[in-house]
Amino acid sequence: MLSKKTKYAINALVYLAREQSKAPVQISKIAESERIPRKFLEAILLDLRNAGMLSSRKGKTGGYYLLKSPDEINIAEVVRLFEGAIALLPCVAHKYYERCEECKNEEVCGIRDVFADVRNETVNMLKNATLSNILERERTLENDSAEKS
Amino acid sequence: MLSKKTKYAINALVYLAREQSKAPVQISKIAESERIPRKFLEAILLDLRNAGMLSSRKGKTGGYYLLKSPDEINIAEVVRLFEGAIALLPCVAHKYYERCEECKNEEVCGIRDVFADVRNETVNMLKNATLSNILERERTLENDSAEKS
DNA sequence: TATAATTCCTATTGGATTAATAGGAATTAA
DNA sequence: TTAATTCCTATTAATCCAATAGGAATTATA
Repeated sequence: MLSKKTKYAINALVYLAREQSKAPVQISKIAESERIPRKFLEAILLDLRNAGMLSSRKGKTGGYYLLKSPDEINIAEVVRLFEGAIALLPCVAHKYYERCEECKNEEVCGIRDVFADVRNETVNMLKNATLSNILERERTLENDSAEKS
Repeated sequence: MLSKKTKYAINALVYLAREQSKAPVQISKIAESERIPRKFLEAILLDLRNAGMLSSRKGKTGGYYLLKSPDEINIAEVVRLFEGAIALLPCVAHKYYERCEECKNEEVCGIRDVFADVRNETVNMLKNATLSNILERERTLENDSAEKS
């Protein structure tokens, strides 16, 4: 399961992508709209800023805005930032690789082989899930549900 | 990431599948071979037994053995038993479904749509990963590494 | 029947992580 | 100068993780 922090981060990013405004959006506006505890969101946005996805303006009329374009920010990056590895086992992670201490021979481990496949597939899907892609999905879902009624 | 408990459980199950012996295997033998803390493994095997994957014999010459056949036990079951949902968001879990409290409209959520795809693909792969399949993968990996040298 | 070896069961523990909250410093527009 | 904002550090309560402790119950066998 993703932590709330990660979920909140994704929601905040999608919100900013949806806004499309050049003007910075205030933390409290995002917090209210996305139902995220204000102070918690503050810390999350700071992390996203330090990671180069967002930028901010301080002081009165300050706030946050996307630094990269919505098709350059993907969910894989965001998950890695807050959760660490995407892989389910450390021995199949790329960026956060670590040997399993209890493992006898990594090269011929069938368990590792399974979770390597899972990792590759997941990373692929999450890399394709850019903010633009998510907005597109939303539009499709909205059309589908409109048709149905 | 999977917890150590889940990893240990999978290792113990694969070990028992590899053994193929009808006679029960003692906890301490599995613990030693798979490098799992003995007492911790005890609790894990109990859980696997209560879940119907293993059975045990008590007393002297007691131990654990597979109750189901190795192609009837898959990793999806094991992960669900120890981790709960396989899904990365509660709102796309099947067995452990829960609404995301902060979500405004689940039906048209693009984020949910992404993680539903990830869940489906992961569950598929983990269901296909039976103990038999894992042993088969091991054999393939061993052949590959033998050829190379 | 006594004994040794095993599983079964409950409780406890230290440490890490999660999800927040608190308070105030720094910055900036008006 | 003031009001509104972001920035930054510290703290907290609750939960979960990984493991350990101790002994009861069970069973083969000498």
